[in-house]
Amino acid sequence: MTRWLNEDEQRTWRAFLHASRALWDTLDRELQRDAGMPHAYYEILVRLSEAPERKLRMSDLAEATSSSRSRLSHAVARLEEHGWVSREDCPTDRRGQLAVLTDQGFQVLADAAHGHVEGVRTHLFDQLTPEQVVQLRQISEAMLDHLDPGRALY
Amino acid sequence: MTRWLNEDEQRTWRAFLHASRALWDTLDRELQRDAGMPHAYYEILVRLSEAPERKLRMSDLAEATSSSRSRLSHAVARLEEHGWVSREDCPTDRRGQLAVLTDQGFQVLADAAHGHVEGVRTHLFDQLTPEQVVQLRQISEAMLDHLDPGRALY
DNA sequence: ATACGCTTGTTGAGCTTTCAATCATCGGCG
DNA sequence: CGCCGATGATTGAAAGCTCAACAAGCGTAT
Repeated sequence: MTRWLNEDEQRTWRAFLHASRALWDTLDRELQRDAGMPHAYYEILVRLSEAPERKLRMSDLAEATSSSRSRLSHAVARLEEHGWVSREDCPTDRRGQLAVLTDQGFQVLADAAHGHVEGVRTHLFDQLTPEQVVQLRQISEAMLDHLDPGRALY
Repeated sequence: MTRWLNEDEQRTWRAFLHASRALWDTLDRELQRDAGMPHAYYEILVRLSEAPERKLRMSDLAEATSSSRSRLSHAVARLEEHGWVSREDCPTDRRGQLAVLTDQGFQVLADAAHGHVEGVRTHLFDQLTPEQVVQLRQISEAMLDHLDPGRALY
């Protein structure tokens, strides 16, 4: 027996659908316009830039960006064509590959970051009260606890 | 001068990113597995099923599903191949096209709906307190007011 | 050692989305 | 009427994603 959504839940669900899609699309389009890359690629560069020596194993990078391995492989291949990332063999595991952020990649990221952060602020944080920001985090964490319980927190 | 995110905002933003992507991916995969279509297509069928005579102008359908016209054209073409939707000329505007939900499309939707609603409940509503559900709606509406001010509410 | 199952990462095909270009029609205005 | 900018919808190509299949290396047990 299906537990259908009542009127209120329906509206909440649709509001969430539209809002998160609108936010996503907006940021993605801004990033594409200003930095020439989709948000998924931007995230890869961000994670690499934070890693020691700016390099990460492919599988760790996949997890950090909540991406499938296949998606990441394709993405890194393309980032490599741009000269923003390069690959190295992993010294401790001959199966492994390390993705390394190049200097050029770092520069592209640095240039893109300003505009993107401004976008996140303008389109999200500036629209919410401080209480709502806290609430959003708690809600997101509740969802994550259920959907992806064992994840690294940061 | 860029207004960077502080530690707390950073964590909130990343939690939101991961959570909404995880939710999205999960529902999308479930729908693909159980109904053989991505969520975007499911949404098209839903909107058509709610419209008078189960038909809508392409442009209205695009707006309702927050889709570009191009995307919708491609999507409807594919839904038409499946026999779930058909097209009619618009009687009042010779440029217009109506997308119409077929009986078969309605049946496919009806079959898919049970599982999908259950998914939305399991992965979202069941994880939140009643207060959080209210909060999520208010947050989503605040985002929408900013990103898509003139939209239809339902 | 060898055999086994498991993990890592890549690949190619097929599908969806995006973007820009295109075509037809509408509606107003001279 | 005839022109013209705006609107409705489609198209094709390029880009990204998913899925299943694969190859190679790991670790353990025998």
